[in-house]
Amino acid sequence: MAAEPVTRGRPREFDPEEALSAALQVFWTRGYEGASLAELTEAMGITKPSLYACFGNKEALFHKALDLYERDKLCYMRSALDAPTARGVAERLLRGTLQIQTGGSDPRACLGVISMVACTTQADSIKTDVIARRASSDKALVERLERAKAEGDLPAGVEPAAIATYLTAVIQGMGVQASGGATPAQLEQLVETTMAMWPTV
Amino acid sequence: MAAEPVTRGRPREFDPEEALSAALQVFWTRGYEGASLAELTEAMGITKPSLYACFGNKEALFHKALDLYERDKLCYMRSALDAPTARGVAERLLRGTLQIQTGGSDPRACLGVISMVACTTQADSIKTDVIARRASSDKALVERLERAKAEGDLPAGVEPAAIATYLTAVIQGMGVQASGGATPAQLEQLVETTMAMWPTV
DNA sequence: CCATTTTCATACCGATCGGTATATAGGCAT
DNA sequence: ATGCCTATATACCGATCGGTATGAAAATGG
Repeated sequence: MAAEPVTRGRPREFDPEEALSAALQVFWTRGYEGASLAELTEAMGITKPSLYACFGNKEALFHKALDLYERDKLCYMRSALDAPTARGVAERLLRGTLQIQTGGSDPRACLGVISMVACTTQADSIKTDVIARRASSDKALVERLERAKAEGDLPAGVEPAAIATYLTAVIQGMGVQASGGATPAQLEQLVETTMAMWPTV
Repeated sequence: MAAEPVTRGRPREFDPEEALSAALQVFWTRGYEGASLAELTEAMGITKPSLYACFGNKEALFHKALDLYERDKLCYMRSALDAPTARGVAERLLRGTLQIQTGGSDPRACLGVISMVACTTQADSIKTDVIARRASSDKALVERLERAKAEGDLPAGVEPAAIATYLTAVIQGMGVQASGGATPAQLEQLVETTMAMWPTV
């Protein structure tokens, strides 16, 4: 994070990080295609030319919002992998997801889930990006579970990749239920049930 | 299904059921908001005035498409409840979902999942409808699992409502993964893993 | 044969979409 | 003070959105 090199010309009157954070909220509630430039600029408190000068265009803005989302909201995913046992990893992942989904006003799915399911039209660049990020995080989870299996932390018959896919599916399904109006209590119950299903060594 | 009462005036040149089926395909791949009237009319082989005369408007068309979807694609849900055991119910639900998602060209989520997650803008009528249908199907599943528990078909500590929510989440997560480019083999593996997790009596 | 009724094809409607041209305002360095 | 450079504000762009007005075409009832 180097300081601004020089400030030539009129200084901008908004904080790009604050604006990006506001854009993220809009994308999160509306999805990529559902978020209009009018909504975005109003939430960000800037005009369209400022948005384009600072962020490029709507698509570039979304990619930057995804960066911020991973950095701010999905950081629990990395720290979850530090749990001592596979069971602990699963529980941290589930509880972290629960916290994100129920943190705002009303529960909603992960932004990645929304983008994967919703983006259909010409937004293959968006979808490709989201899928790549998901694949990277899946890879880390699989590696962690492989280590767990080597440490005797998973039953012998359990394939790490398979259980990673399974856990991811439950987490994504939680997001769908959140989008469908599930209450925080229901989502927490889902976490409990999933943990009760987790295989014992 | 009464026959057409009388045919006065110029007869229509298309089959409404075929047109509706084509519209369903478009909605299923594009989502409600992502499907444009241009795409719809082209796929249906009719013009916009014909669409509006026959189906009302885009929203009414979607509701009718949802009816058709439930009738044609989701019928396995009802028959799954006829399985003799709770485990059989779960397996039929999972395999039925797998079949639907991998039946077309490339895997995709259930239309209900797409609609719940994606519809954000003014389409609360759409979302309300989808959520109500989901609630109805959830209710049937819960009742079936309650019966299973009464029959000693579920472990004592398992709450029917909780495991119904859990199973629904896995199924919805399967849809998200299908949207995210999962292969049929991966989806089948997810079914296997979920079944391996299913509690034993 | 004609009037009526309904559908079809075309062209059009206002609103909104993402994106920009233009001109003004506000900071630096000289 | 004067250029110079950049951000701002406003108005505008073509394209597309969902939805319709209009008139011709195709069937029936009389």
